[in-house]
This record gives sequence, C-alpha cells and structure tokens, in this order.
Amino acid sequence: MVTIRDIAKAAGVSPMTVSNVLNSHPQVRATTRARVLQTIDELGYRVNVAARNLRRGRTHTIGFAVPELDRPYFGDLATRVVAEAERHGLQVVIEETSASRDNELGALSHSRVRMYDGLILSAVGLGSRDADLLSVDFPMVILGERIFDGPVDHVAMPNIEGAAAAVRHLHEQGCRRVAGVFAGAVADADADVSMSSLRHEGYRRALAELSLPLDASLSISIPKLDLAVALEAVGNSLASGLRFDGIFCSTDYVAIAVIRALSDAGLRVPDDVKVIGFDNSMLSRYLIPSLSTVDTDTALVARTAVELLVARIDGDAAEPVQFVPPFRIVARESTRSAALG
Amino acid sequence: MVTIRDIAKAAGVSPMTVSNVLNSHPQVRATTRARVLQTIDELGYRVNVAARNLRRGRTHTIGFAVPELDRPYFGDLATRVVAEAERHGLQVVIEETSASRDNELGALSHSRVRMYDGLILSAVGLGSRDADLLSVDFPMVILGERIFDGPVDHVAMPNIEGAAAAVRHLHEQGCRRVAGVFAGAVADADADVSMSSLRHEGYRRALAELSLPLDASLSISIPKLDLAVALEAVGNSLASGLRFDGIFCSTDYVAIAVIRALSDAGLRVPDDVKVIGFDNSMLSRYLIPSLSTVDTDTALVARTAVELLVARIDGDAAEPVQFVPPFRIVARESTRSAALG
DNA sequence: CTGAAAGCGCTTACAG
DNA sequence: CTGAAAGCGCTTACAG
Repeated sequence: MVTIRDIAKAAGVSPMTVSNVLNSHPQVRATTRARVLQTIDELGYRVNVAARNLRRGRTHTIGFAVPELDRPYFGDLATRVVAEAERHGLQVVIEETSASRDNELGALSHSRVRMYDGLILSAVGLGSRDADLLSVDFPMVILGERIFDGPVDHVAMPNIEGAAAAVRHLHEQGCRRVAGVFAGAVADADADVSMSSLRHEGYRRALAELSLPLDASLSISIPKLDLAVALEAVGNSLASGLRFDGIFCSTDYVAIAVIRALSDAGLRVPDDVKVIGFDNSMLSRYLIPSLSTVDTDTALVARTAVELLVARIDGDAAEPVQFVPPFRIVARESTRSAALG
Repeated sequence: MVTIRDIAKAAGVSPMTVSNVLNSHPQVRATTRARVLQTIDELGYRVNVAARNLRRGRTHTIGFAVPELDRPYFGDLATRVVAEAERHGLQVVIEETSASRDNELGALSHSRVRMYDGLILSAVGLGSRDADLLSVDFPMVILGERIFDGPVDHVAMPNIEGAAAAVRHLHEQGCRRVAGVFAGAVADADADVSMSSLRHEGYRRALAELSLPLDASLSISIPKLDLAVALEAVGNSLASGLRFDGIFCSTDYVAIAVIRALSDAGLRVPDDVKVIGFDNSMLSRYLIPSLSTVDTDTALVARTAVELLVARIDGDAAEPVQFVPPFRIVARESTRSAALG
C-alpha cells in the first residue's frame, strides 16, 4: 500500500508537506504542490481514511437505524437521508433493526456506534420506558413515531392529528361506519405508545368527535404492518361478517393489501368502501383506484433530522428539540363519493 | 473519552491485557478478566473503532452503490444485501449514484472507498467501454444489468432471456401486437448495453421468433424508469393512436404507471391489454389486477454478490466470476386470458 | 513555505 | 498468564 511517506520520499519533501497538499492548505508553493500531486498520481496513492479518522476524531459517517428498508416509506426516507447527509459531507451506514427493540438498542450500545459521528434512530420498538437508555454520549436524533420526553432531539410524526384528519375526511365523503387497520395490541389502553397505537388514538378521537360508532371489532389489529398479514386479517374480518363503509389504514403500504382484500370479497372501492392510507408514498397516485392518504412531508422529516444531527455533531448543546412536521390530506379516488364522482 | 489505557490504569494491568480481554483471547486469567470487564463497565469504555481499523487494516464495512434507493427493487435489494452482509459481520454504507456514470465512477475512485473492505456496485450508468476503469485494487463485485468482460466478479441479470420469456408469455395468453416500455435510446442499435436495451433485445428476439409485428412505434422509449414519465409517455402513445393488446414493462414499478395510463385511456387490463412487468416486487401480487412478472430471485442475487465479495476480501485470487440467476415467469391477473378466466 | 516530532487508540509479535 | 515497545498512516501545533 502506498502511504504518505512513500509520496514524500519520491517527491523529495516531508510527509507533512504531502499532508498539506492533500488537505489543500494554502501555504504550499505552487511548484511543490504540483510535484506532490504528480507523484500521488504516478504512485496511485489514496488516503487511508481509517488513519485520518483516528487522527481527526471524526469519521464523517452517520448511522441510520431503520426498521425495514423494503417498506416503501423507509426506502423513501433512506433515500432522502442519504441525500441530505451528502450535502453535509456525511456518509450513511444503514442498519436494519427489523423493528425489534433489541436491535434498536443494539444500534445504540453496540461498540461499532463509535465509528459514527452520530446516529439517526428510527425507533419503533423502543418505548417511553426506554427514555433513560437514550442518554448516550454521542450525537443522536430519534426519528419517528413515539412520544418521548427523552434527552435527545426527536423528529416526531403527527400521528394522532393525521389519523384523526383522515377519519374526518372519510366522514366528509359520506362514511358512517369507519374501520381501521393497526399493528399491535391497540385495543389495550395500556398499549405501548407505538406508531399504530397513536394513529389508533387519532382514529378513536375522531370517531368520538363525529359521534360515529366505535365498535372494537372495527379496529382490525395485525401483528405487523405486512402485506400478507393485512390481506388475511381484513379478509377474515369480512368473511366473518364485519361491515363498514370506510377504512383507515395505518400506512399506504397496508392500504394496498386492504384494497385487495376488499376486492377479493366483492366490494368496490370507493363505491362500497372508501379507503385512506398514511404516508403519501410515491406509488399512491398511480394505483387503481388512486389512494387517498395523509402526506407528512418525508423530505422535510429527513432534512430536519439530518440538520439537527449535524448541529449536535458541531457541538450544539442546547436543550433537546422536538419537531413535528405539518401534514395534509391528499384526496384521491379511493375516497371519492358518488355525489362528487 | 475513556481509552484502553484508562482501563488498564484503573484495573492495575497493562493496556495489552485489556486488549486481550476485549478480543476474547483465552490466555487471560479468569479473575483478571473479571476485574477488567468490571472496570470497563464502571468507566463506560467503548472501543475506538477507527483505531482498531487502522491497526487491523480492515473496517468490516462494505460499500453498496445503488442507483435509486426509493425504487422498490433497490429497496428490496438493499435490505437483502444488508442482511447478508450482517451474516458475515459486515456493515454496509449505502451510496446513491442516481444512476449517473459520474457518481458510479465516484463510488469507485473517491478516496473514501479506502474505508471499505470492498464494494458492491450496482452499475447502470457504466458501460462496456468503462471496463478498464474497473481494474481497481480493492475487492469489488459488479451487480446488475450490463455485460462486461471486465476484470471483476459480476452478478448479471437474465435480461434478454427474461424479457423474451415475458413476451412469449403474452403471446401464449393470446396477444398478437405487443408493445414495450424501455428507458433510453433503445431504437438505436448502437445503444449502450443498458438494462433496458438488453430487455429490449429480448423483446425483439421473441417478437421475431414468434413472427409478431415489430413496429418501432411499439417500443415506447422513456428517458428514465420513472412513474410520472412512464404515465405520460404511454398516455401520449395511446392518445396518438397507438394500439396493442399486450405490453412488456421493463420493471414492475413502471408497470404500475402503465396500467394506470391504460385505465385512464379507458382500456381494461387484462381484457383489452395484457401487462407484464419484471422483478416480482413485493407489491405485485396485491395490485389490482395483480401483476404478472419475471422473478429473478433477488435474494439469491444479494446472497451471491455478498459471498463473492467476502471471498475476495478473504484473499480469493481466482479468475473473475460471472453469475446469472435463474428466472421464472409469474403469471397473475394482468395477463389472464378470457378463455382461462 | 517547509520539516521534525509527537500522538490519535489500538493490536501484535516478542519476551519473560 | 502478563508486559514493554513498536507501529498502523495520518495530522497538527510548533519551530525555523
């Protein structure tokens, strides 16, 4: 391997001058610089980043711990995080946590964390009771669903408000019996404060406001926000006689399976049942019917998370920040009422 | 920051004994080990990975340069690469290249490459003429579409064969006038050997074999495999009078927009036009109609790429390997013929 | 404008 | 079973 010393010897200068050239320090004579650069080119030298990192104490790498990269929402998010990080000269290591608490803690406490300048943790397995575990000694931003009064910056989602607005939209479009699909044990009032339980809370609040029925059976609970699981759960509910004229889906992704289940049961969307999702994933407007949804500005979420993290990396010691992006309802075919059709 | 020396001092041993404990070397007395571990715990020590990397000459990190992470196929692929890499104790840094040749070369030549033990490059911008640029001095696996006789391992895709099989499937289902959607200047015989041009080649070969018409107008060319672009292109083609009873789409992703464009033009899938995609993305079976497609075993692609790379990292100096996964046609509703319906 | 020297935190033959 | 010492390749005050 060619090192800085080899270049120095070949160019007839000291290693430090080579270093100065590499780091574009101005106090190097033009002719010296040219000679060094040519030698670098000839010998095919490339800086050893591990050595530079050790010396500088920075890796210019951040971690992004994400539940499941193959869910479109997180694919979008990862894309935007990588792009934003690049604008700040940072690389991104993706760690998949499979939405498990253990893996999320692993992303935190695992020794390799020390290779990152900071961590963006999209927490879905951790709960409020884990707040004290988040007092880490490196820059971190929590991203996602849970409500913490934790010791770190947090980019949260408008879960309750967004879900409530989605239900109100269904009501405006004429729905009078509104179901919902949620992950986890949402029926349990003591349930952990997960994304789905927050969206379920918004769903229930809106139903109460609107004086719509709130049968427990209308809350379809699935163990995981997975297409196959959602298809089966909604199919079973319909087969066992459950009826509704509107349904709120915790994610656009799940909504695709829900629409399929409705179709398989002979129900038409939106004529028989109106469907709304959450996330405004890129596909949603191309589906048939196009999918109404809650847009939460993924780009803004990614940008804010990276900017908060960069500020902490640069030594910002202010109080932890909590940021919730705005949202808007995107009305498409899946909730269109016949009167407007 | 707590270092190994702090631990050594506090535990009354030498730094090297601490190192031995950290690395689970057996030749440390149990009582000494216990004392060191306790001190590590008390002082909150974590290994400095940059220093360890420098010393060991390994970072246990590989790069994965991918065109666009928000395209479902690459989201799937990234998920599987990350999972496979983890099985080998490797982390993955994702670099997005935006499918540009410059960024792909950047992933290669950029100095930061030196931080990786190896690189998996999903090349879509590079062409055969760039083969000599791939003679790099670190382990690399090219993944994806192009045909190289390059100096590196290559996991290719059955682009020509898969596309041809898709067209034959359309023919078997009764199609007699088959269009296709491709990215780039596919009409040009000198076109670069891109994924789309290879799939176009397969499309043309199958049409020729089957004695089906091969009008240039049936090859719908779009600048980019993007939903909005595909929607508009197919919409324009239909508006200008183009008619066909089957269409091969270069990816499942694009097929979603194509089905939407057909629907917007009042054409029913599969009754009026049958549609087949490529990739077997996870969504495909849940769409309405469910999407017929070419499955190329993404899991196998990811596993093979990581295994080849790991072998190179471990010093394997054998001749470059080329691997093409098998494929199969997955027939779903979007190509169902009335007779079978 | 250039260089000698120290040191980032760790690991590894080598010696005892 | 444990330690003293060298060194991975780089950067950075400091001196000239």
